[in-house]
Amino acid sequence: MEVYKTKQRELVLSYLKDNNRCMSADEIIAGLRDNGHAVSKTTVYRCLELFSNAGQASKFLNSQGESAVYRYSGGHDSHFHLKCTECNKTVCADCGFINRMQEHFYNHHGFTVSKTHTVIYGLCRDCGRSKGETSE
Amino acid sequence: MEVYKTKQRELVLSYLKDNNRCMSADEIIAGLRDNGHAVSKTTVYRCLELFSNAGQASKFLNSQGESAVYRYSGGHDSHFHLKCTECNKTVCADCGFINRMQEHFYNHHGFTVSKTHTVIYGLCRDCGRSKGETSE
DNA sequence: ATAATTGCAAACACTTTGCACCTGT
DNA sequence: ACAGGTGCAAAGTGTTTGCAATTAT
Repeated sequence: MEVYKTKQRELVLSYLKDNNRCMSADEIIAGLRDNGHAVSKTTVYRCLELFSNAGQASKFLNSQGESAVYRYSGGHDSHFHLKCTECNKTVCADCGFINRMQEHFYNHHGFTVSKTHTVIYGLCRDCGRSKGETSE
Repeated sequence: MEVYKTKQRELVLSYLKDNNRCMSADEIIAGLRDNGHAVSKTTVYRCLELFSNAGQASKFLNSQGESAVYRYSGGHDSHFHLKCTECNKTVCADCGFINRMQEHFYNHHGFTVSKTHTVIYGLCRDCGRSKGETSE
């Protein structure tokens, strides 16, 4: 099976590249439509699956079981996502602690942490002030 | 609104308590049915929502977007879940590194990590040997 | 030419909701 | 008695699949 280069695939990939943030399939479809490029739902899902397998995009799921979101990664991503379960904001953590985490989990648990698939849930600075972790 | 104590709620909660692991709604329904206690799908979902909000159970989602899984937490849980994206096995990490993580994210990012909601994705020992993190 | 891709509509799996009936207090 | 809970069937999500038409090589 060969991978053809098609108009749709280029559209989806460059849309992901141009909007370097997490987007749901629907957002991508709507965004492309707004730019005058109608790409079918089916095709967008198939592209995202393709890119995800090829390492060009990462797929994330979030805590409430909403739709999956995708983000351009170009094959190399180097930060974690911190997602607030209260206000749903997502923060990127770019600091070196991630490498310490990877080292720890690899050395003590034989586990290779995926930087792009892991999302740390909790409360952000603002929401953390008002709530404890009581009902977490 | 008052929360009534019903037979169904007790059944679901004690089933969660007795099987202290992650279970999907379907597993719970089937398990109860096998024990001779038919509780409707609707009710099980409503119970899980209720317990989750009350801090008696935690809801987890997994990397492939499959169904949500629930686990008894009794209001206090103290470990992370490491999930292998290759073989789908889930490992619990009970070690103290988690507290170091919490400290780090709190001190450097103002972020209060939820132990019960966070799942770390990656490759387990066995799967990590054969694959790199290439397509992650 | 022909293998792969597209897009529609229909199927899917999981979860939620409307509503009449039942149960706990 | 009556607020609240249950369960069925039906509706809703987000995502995937069968298939005929289309496109890339």
